[in-house]
Amino acid sequence: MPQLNGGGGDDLGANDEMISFKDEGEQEEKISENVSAERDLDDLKSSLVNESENNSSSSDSEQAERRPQTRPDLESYEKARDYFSEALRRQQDGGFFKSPHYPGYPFLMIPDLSNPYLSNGALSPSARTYLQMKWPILDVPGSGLKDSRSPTPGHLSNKVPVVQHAHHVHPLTPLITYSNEHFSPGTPPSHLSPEILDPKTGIPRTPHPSELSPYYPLSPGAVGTIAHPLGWLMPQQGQPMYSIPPGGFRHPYPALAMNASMSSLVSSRFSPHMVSPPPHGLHQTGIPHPAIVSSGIKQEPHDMSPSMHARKSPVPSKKEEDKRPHIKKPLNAFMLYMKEMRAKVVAECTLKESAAINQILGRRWHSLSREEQAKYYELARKERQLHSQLYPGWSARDNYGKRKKRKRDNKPDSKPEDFSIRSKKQCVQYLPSEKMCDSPASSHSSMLDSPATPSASLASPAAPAATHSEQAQPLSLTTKPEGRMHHHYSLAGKASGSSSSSSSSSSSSSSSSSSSHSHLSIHGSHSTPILSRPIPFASLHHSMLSPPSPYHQAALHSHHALFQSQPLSLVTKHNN
DNA sequence: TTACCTTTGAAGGAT
DNA sequence: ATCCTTCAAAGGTAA
Repeated sequence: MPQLNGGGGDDLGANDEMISFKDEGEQEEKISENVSAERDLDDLKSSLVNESENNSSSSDSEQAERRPQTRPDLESYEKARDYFSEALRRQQDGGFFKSPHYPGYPFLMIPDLSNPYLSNGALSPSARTYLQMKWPILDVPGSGLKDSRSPTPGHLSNKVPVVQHAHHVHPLTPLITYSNEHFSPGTPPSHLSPEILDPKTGIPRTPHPSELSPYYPLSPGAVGTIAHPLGWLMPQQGQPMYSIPPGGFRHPYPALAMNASMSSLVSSRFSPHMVSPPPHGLHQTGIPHPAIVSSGIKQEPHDMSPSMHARKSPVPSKKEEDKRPHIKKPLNAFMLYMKEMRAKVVAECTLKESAAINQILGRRWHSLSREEQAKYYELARKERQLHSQLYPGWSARDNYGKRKKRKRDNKPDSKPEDFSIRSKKQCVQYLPSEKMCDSPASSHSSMLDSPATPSASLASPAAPAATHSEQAQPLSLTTKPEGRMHHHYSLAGKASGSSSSSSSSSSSSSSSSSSSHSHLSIHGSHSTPILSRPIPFASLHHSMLSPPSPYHQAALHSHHALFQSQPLSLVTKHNN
């Protein structure tokens, strides 16, 4: 199991590193949030970004939120999210969320209505939010560490029935946008009424269909606003955390697979009886049990786990296959972060292009403090755990090829010179504007990460120093020896040791040689990604070589605005 | 209509 | 052990 031992944020990585990281970048970041920044942004955008963005002189993020474009459901979602974001921040500060009970890992993921892992769930897109609650279980034994740090009451232990539903009202609870009324503090919504709770355990019993959480929506239409049995997973609106495939889960969830922790997690919400395999794998209520994985899930029969096998539907017709639910990969820390922050970023800047937004988010991610990132890493870990529990036989590989062809991986190879294609990729990121500084910093995060290997993360003591230096010198970083830098157009260092030639490599060699990804960035590998950021310099060159793509431009501007309060001279560079 | 773009991280196959 | 590739989200954009 992943280390939870690392426990909370502290453990996750060297703080030092992160901190250093913050020095420059963070400040900027925060600034980004300032109105002034927004203004800058607006200005910039106005020039580049087209009108659609209606800057509306929006110095106010609020206004931005109100943008017509915002989907109704999103609005509420965003608000909630914003609120959460703030809450997060506060928590980080140590204030707000200091939950007496469960300081350790407070956030719960509140996904959208539909199951996030199932692509079919078609609800409005959405977002997840995190609630601070006791984390029931998924915690690995190690997780206890964190808890241990805090005065964790016995009831908080994994053994405890986690779920407290309505009663256990989290301060944030109200914020959750479930649908509006769920979780009103103190007074549970009708659907959450005591009746729902299991008399014996006090745990929520299987809710009535109407009560069911969107999490496990049977069908999109059904989804609605239902309180989710798994409060912690409660989605806001839109996609459920674990949506049920159109076909419904055919197989009862492999309860067997659940470990104690898991069981506590799920069972608490889904008591055994709940799990009992109803006909068709649907829940008694008629709703498929979340845990139940449809046969379709397993892309490849042979891959199926034993349990799955046993239950596998007799005839997987082609048709079924088509229908078979696509189980999505669990979101990683960054993805979780993105989900949470995207709205905010979008609100701050009028940009809507995801590519641009993502760049900003990427930067912000790096500027996060270790603790902040740690939270997400942990969440991601939990998600992975949960995912694995829910879909024991699932393999990331199962999804390969589902996304259609992954871009032009090959194209570049064929034509290295083809700037048109590559241009997009390359440039942006490293706009000088960002002050490269932060760029290198990214490395911090890398250290942090590897949730999987906390120890490693912590470890990397070596890294810290390096990181700092790296910050100072953006490029130098590349060479971090230890890190295996992996992939995507890694410009720099790399084995080839062409660190120096980052620019050149990027333009030509790297692209062709390397694989698919177009990022110019250098990624650290899993556990010890040292350089997660793209190399700035390289980008510079590139940018010169080819005009920035729309994405880039947008990103540039946005970045500029968001990350630099001051209009740096750099800008010029972008232009190049 | 579909794939691309962009980000970081995770996973798993390939070397 | 390391490298490489793909996918996860998201939504405007381009083909």
